[in-house]
Amino acid sequence: MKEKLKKVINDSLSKLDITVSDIVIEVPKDSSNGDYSSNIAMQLARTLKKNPREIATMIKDNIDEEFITKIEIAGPGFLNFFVKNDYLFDNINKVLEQGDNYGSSNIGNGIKVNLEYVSANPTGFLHIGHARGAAYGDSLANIMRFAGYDVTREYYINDAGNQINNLEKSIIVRYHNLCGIDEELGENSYHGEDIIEVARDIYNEYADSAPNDIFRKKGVDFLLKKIKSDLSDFRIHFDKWSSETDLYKNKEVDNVLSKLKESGNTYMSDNALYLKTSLYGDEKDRVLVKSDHNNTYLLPDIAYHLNKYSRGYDKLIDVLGADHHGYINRLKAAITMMGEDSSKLEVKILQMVRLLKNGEEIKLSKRTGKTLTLNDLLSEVGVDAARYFFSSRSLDTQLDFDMELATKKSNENPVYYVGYAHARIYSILNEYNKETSGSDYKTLSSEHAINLLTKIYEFSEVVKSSALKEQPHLITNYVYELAQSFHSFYAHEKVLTDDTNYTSDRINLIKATKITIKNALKLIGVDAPDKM
RNA sequence: GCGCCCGUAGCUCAGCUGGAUAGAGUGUUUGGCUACGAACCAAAAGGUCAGGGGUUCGAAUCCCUUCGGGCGCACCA
Repeated sequence: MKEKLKKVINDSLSKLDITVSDIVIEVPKDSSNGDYSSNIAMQLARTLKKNPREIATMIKDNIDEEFITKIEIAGPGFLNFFVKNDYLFDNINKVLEQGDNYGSSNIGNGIKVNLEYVSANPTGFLHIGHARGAAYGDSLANIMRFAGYDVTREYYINDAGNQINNLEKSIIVRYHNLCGIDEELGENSYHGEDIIEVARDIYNEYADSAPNDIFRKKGVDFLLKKIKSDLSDFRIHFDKWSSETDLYKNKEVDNVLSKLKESGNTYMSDNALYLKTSLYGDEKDRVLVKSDHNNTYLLPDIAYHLNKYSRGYDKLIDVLGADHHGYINRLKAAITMMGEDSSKLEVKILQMVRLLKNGEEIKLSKRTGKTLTLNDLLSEVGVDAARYFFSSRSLDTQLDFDMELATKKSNENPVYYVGYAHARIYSILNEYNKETSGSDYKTLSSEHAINLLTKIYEFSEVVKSSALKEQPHLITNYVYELAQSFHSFYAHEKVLTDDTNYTSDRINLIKATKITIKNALKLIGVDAPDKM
């Protein structure tokens, strides 16, 4: 409809010999300001040096369309359009035909996107911060796929490097403790319960005679398995798991290192090998190989990103925590040095989750072992409430998660409001249990019915802008509003009556509502319940 | 000190590429089940959009600045 109105306005303008690059059509908050509205006259006022209301009148006088019932000029020069409701009625049939696909589109045009998220090191269980990234990444992948992008979901496993050495040491100490040997954890060790669980697992298998060389692998395997199962419980599944160790095995790290050296962008200083990332926007040069001959995290990560580039994606998205934002410039600099287009890489930064208990902050730290694990979160509030909570907020605000509130108020989570709408519809349809007859939907004329129809109609647009802006929370906000429109409609009009036509129109309307709610919730990984 | 993010109702958050009277939830107050699910509906109250400048027909939104909070600023990852 917006496109249709744009064309109408454009046609009118061309009769006036005016050309405009883009016309903005909005849906006014207040329906007395029309079904659709355009500010085009105000925008043209400056270039045309005319009163905006005058321009609006000229545009209006050149429009004569059957589907537009009325055009009003309001305020400083808004053009307010009132249109016939037929397109809303047609849309009901469209929803019923398309079913699970209603809302999908092809604006992504098959663009190949690699979306990397979570990628937590296998040095502990997933915690609440990972949950936010996981919910975001998975929802975004769903939404972009629904909008016609070709998305690969990927997890990068840092199973090499220093943190794995620390993991190994930590497990050994915990294992020794289980064997009755008194030993303290080192400074860089992981102090969490999760490490004790790993040690116990090993102890159960080998008693006190575990070979020295198994701790590393056992630890990574155990934790990775746990990560995968936690993610699966959170309804998150990846298409590809990439491993840092493989990058070493396949010589990709070595290759990148020699190419960087050849490019002349490296130099030795204090026995360490530096990369001149400051040439490409980084604040200073970075170490690739430390003086003890170990690599920094950066080197294999460059190799990893080049590996992704080589797989032919049009766009790479990394979802990282706020504590990694300083990392972006050096990575992009390195990618540029390797001859790739770093603008293809987009890094999404998610702000921290603060964990509160009774209003007091609990500092999260993997080192001290103080965390709220994803597992705990799910057993406390459930998958649906957790997914909905994280998906309802934009990435760039840090958010507070109060444990007490979250559990106490789980019944007040808006997810139940939306689910309740779905369950109510299911219940009515169950009661009705007949086929509907064809109709022109003319009985759907009340304010509440039209509001609901309009909301359903908006879904496709919301999916599109959610995909383009890479903001899943738009879907969450939308589905809440949709449920609100339904509840309001429900409270004011009875669906099941003796009037066949009237009932049939409403049955189809609520069927369409149900489909739309379900499709929207599916995008953010939330189940639409039939009963609750 | 430098860089990134943020500051909107008591609390938790929305607010679309600048638009009309700044919105929800929660909390407070008040109505509504002899109608398909009251986990709902309807209404009231609650705001100097952190402060100050600027840009313009028009600013919560864009620019500058001050204050306040978070996160970075490793030969950690």
